[in-house]
Amino acid sequence: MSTPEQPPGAVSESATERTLPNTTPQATTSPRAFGAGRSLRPGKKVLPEHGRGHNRSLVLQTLFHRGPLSRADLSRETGLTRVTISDLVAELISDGFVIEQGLREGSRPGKPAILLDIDRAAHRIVGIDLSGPTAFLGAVLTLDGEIVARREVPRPGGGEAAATAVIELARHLIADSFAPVLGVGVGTPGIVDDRGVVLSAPNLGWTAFDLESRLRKALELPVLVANDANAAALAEYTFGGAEDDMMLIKVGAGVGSGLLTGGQPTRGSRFAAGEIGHVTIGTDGGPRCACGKVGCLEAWLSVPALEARLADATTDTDRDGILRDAGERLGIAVAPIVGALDLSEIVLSGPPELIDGPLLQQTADTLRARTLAEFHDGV
Amino acid sequence: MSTPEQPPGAVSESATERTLPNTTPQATTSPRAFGAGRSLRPGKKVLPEHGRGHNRSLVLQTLFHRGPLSRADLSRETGLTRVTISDLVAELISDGFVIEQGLREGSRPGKPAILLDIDRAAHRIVGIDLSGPTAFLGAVLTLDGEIVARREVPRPGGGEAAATAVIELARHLIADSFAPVLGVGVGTPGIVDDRGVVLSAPNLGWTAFDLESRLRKALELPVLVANDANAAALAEYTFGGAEDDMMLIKVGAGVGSGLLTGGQPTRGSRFAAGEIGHVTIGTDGGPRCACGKVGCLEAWLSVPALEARLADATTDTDRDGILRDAGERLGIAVAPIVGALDLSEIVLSGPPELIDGPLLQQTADTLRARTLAEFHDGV
DNA sequence: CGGTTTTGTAAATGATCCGAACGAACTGCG
DNA sequence: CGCAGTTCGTTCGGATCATTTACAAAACCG
Repeated sequence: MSTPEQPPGAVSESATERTLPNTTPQATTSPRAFGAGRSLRPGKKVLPEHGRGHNRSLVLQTLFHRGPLSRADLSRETGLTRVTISDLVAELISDGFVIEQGLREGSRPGKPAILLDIDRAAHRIVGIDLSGPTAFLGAVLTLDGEIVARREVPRPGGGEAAATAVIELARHLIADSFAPVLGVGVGTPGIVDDRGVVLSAPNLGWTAFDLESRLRKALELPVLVANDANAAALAEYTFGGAEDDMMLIKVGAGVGSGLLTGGQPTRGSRFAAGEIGHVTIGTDGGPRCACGKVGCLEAWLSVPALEARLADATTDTDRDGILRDAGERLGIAVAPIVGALDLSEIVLSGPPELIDGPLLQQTADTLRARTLAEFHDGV
Repeated sequence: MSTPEQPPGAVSESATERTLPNTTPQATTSPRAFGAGRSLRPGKKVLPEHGRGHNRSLVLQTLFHRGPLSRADLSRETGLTRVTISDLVAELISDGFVIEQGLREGSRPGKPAILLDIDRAAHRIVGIDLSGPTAFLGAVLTLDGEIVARREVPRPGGGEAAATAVIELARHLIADSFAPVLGVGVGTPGIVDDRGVVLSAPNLGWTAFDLESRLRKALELPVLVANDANAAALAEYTFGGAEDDMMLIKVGAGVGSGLLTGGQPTRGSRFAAGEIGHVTIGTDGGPRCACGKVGCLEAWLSVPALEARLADATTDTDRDGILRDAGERLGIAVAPIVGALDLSEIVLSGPPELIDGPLLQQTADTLRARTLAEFHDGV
């Protein structure tokens, strides 16, 4: 399933503070007219306290990825002074995010180090996936991304009913949790802006619906709403150890994708990045699509389309052919993207009985044939 | 005459401290917070002085884009206090980057504002383009991007000769400038990493060649080396007023492109983002390419390939057909990219007699037919 | 047992930004 | 004219943050 987990830490910070340092700290002072590759549009101011928050996060990230460390280790790892680390750590401990784990084993000269780690058991995150065809899925997760409880509700009709169903589901999940819930992450199909407003989600009957603040008010918790594929890509990056430049392609009722470039999610000019379902593929026609065009990727590759075509298949060879065909189309569609973005990893997500096997194989082959690149691949 | 002149204001001050932006334009890894969909890999620490630098840049950017402003205007625009703005502006004035332009005209209540602007005449930038087929082009630019001097050298052989030619060209351009040169920007074909090392540029015979630091040492000026298409995209964004999510496609000896997502250049996992020349297009074969594959974009669209095919054309209708064909191929290649990244603008760059006209028209038509998007287009 | 190394904390220093208050300069109205 | 109201820029004191310097605690080594 696609788990729209959110990374730990961020959720904690005083809820409303979405304005974590959004702009890269401009290293230099030049007017940058020819620009060292940074945005030139005026960004946001940076105050010292933002820097503080950033460094706090940095400590958490380092602990999260590099396992238990001492304060001195953290100092070396982050470049900050031991003093500063001590200060930050004290803060994090008093906030309940970090715990001391006793002295380090092993015999070395010098005072033994006190190991620190994120208190992984102390907090929970609730993740909800609205992209399923028949049900809304939800789960309670540890900070490691481990699932400790599941729950689902049948997919309700549209609009308002869907919203209340999500809230109900979230409430139940929060009640299921034995530890404080830091925040709620929701992955929804459709187009979502960066403030969690669902601009358009035909399947759920939402347009310009501010799901995020609706949930935030109802649950009184930090909430993050994002596109399902983007959320999945981010999850894969966070917990799956994916690379900095990757693409996650989600095959379901439609075809969507989430993109990470340089470790950053891509949102696109109208928050529609990743919506590759209705791009025409190939030059030789193809099946007609619901959108009116011919040869859309979605018409080749979505689960309903595949199943319809597989229903006609009698032999295993036919089956394989159809899947191979779909895989090839996907490869054709993705090849220019891989080339243009120099992606190092493509992740396919969807029903394994369809995706895994000939389809995946053919996609990988097509990609290799059509680009100069080598790359990893996964499901 | 290779002596780098110094900014006027600062020369007198014995302290050479901050006069020129120091040589650390490291393409930041954007150390992002733990959350809200940002990078999770441990980044870099942030010190207060970095924040200061950022705010300095912010002031300059705001002035750069929004024209002459008063301190109070800047305060409102940036969100920083008037006090802080005053402080920053004082610094910038003493560094010679900003000047006071006298009182604001017009009758309003209150003390009249003192207008500030970037001292656009006081500094120059040198830009060099190594991608030409027969010559290295160079120019001296104002901060507005206006060209005040040009110069070129015939393209030398390979390797070392090319490097010295670039240095010579830069030296001459610096000598041509009547104002202090802030820095040198170089756009080169090939793959360039974020520190200005040319990883591979077959045309110039460079592999893993650290052009940037070579130039920096020779010229004693800040230098920035980047891929030609990326540099062009950034220039278009900065001076051409392009949108935040755009792609610039450069048609020349090969086909390259530069990508901006969210106002940030994309570098890709191996610094090869934008290298779309050798992606296979279509399912119906096509011309053979130098790389060994069939139907590469470059085989359809590069200037040599186009000219070879046009040479066979006898009638104007033939000509148009060939160009239309190339345009269609480009559209096919770019459509998935536009869809996946939700780009709002595509810029085509190349010889106008080839690009402008049927080719551009057909590209735009194909794109419109193959994506859901509307978008702007330009040459 | 003293010397060395490593860890973590305390105190003083310097950078950065903000809020409050103030003087300056202009408009507008009686 | 005189005075209130407005806007601009600056001065001053205070809060936050990370640093340097110094030091105590706790291990090892010879």
